[in-house]
Amino acid sequence: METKEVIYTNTEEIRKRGKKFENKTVSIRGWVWNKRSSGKIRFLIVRDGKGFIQCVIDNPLLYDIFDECTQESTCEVQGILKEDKRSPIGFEILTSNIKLIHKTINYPITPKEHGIDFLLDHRHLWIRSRKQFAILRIRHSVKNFIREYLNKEGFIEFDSPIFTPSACEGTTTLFEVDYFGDKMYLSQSGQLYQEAGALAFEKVYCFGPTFRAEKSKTRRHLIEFWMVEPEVAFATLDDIIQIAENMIFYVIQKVLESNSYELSILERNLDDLRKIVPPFYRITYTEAVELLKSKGFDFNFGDDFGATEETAISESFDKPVVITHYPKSIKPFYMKIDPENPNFVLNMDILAPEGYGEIVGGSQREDNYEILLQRMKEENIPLEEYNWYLDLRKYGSAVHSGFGLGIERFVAWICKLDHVREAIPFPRMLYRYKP
RNA sequence: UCCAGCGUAGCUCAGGUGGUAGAGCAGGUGCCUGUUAAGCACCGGGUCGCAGGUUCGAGUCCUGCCGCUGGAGCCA
Repeated sequence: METKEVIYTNTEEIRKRGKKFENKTVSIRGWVWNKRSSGKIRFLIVRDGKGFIQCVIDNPLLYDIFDECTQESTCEVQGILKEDKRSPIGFEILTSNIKLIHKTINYPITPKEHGIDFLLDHRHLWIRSRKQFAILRIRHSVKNFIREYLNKEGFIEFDSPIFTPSACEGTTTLFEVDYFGDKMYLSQSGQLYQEAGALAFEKVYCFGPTFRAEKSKTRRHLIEFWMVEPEVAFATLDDIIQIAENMIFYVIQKVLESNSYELSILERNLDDLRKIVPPFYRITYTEAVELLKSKGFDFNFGDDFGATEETAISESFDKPVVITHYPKSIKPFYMKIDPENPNFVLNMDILAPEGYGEIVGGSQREDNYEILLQRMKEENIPLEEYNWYLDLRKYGSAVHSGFGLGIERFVAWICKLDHVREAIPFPRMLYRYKP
């Protein structure tokens, strides 16, 4: 139908390099996001998976097809790309032709307010909306830049298994799976296997889903969530803190660079993100307890921090804060005892600012066979399941450290979301797992 | 699991002290040449979560159940 040259493109290309298509005929394929009209001039807002663009229709020959283009109908639009200051992306399409590919009737999610119950039931469609589009594209970037950073630093991706014969951390509950008649569990951490990897490849990480069968029901918890877990041979607690700080810094810089469109959709305050420059604040558990007491908290030395305490601590800082040297009694067996005070361990938690809580947990690992064996006995760990783990201290043991970073909490913080459920395509929560 | 709140049109909600239901949006029909969740007029749309109870009469009061949301504990 069109005889002149048509440039087949998409809104990401137009947003980034639209100048070179200006006043030329372009074609995009996508779905009707919304439409408006004002008499003889009509507006079709099309999303193509890469972004959103407004298509202007002033040709009466196109009115009928415009009327057919209901919300979320699939369509192809051709027209001349025009620069326009009124457009959020700087360009719009002066439409010359519309092809309706599939007509949608009664799309459930209207461009008005909806409750969270309704939206979660329609998650498969909700992901098409602007805010979810922005969040999930940033999630992709975050995962991509984490890998990019670690790979550049000489790590290899070394996958931990999802099926595990026993718990990595004794305290939390596990999902039990029937494994051809044997009992197996879904992994709640890949760390122990990463320790084996670190002594084989020096710098390794795993990146995958983890599962916690805890009846948590808060804005910070998912039953299935993603975690990146780097583990490094010859690294001390200090070394691993620096790796975590630099990784977080790198990812935020890269997201600021490459996701400004998505951050603007989310109306994220960029200055708050630009402030996140290493080194972060660093305090010990003991200092954190003093801070809480100075804020009027009635806190028992030796207890773990709860959600309110974490929030109170992180609100005292405008950058993430690293809390180190927790009491041995509230931390798992594999953490190395502080040689300067055996009541504490060489661990660290990183709390994000703006009340987002713990996004990183890590430690230097116990590398001495006798001490590790002793601690496992104290905590009634079934030794026969962990012979392979103890072997790591028998054959070529080395100082080593690692940490885990929760992807959804990190994404929720970067996007300033009020719940982690929007930071993953299909959240798995207590009593809610459809679609 | 515990504590708190909510359940009324496709969606978001309003319905003082009990008297057989209402708005906005969405859908439909018109009007408007620069709209940004556009606007204006008109039209259709209901097992008031479910089951009992009190009452002449229950969306409203009582009891039980179901569902959802937020928070706590645990954690990333």
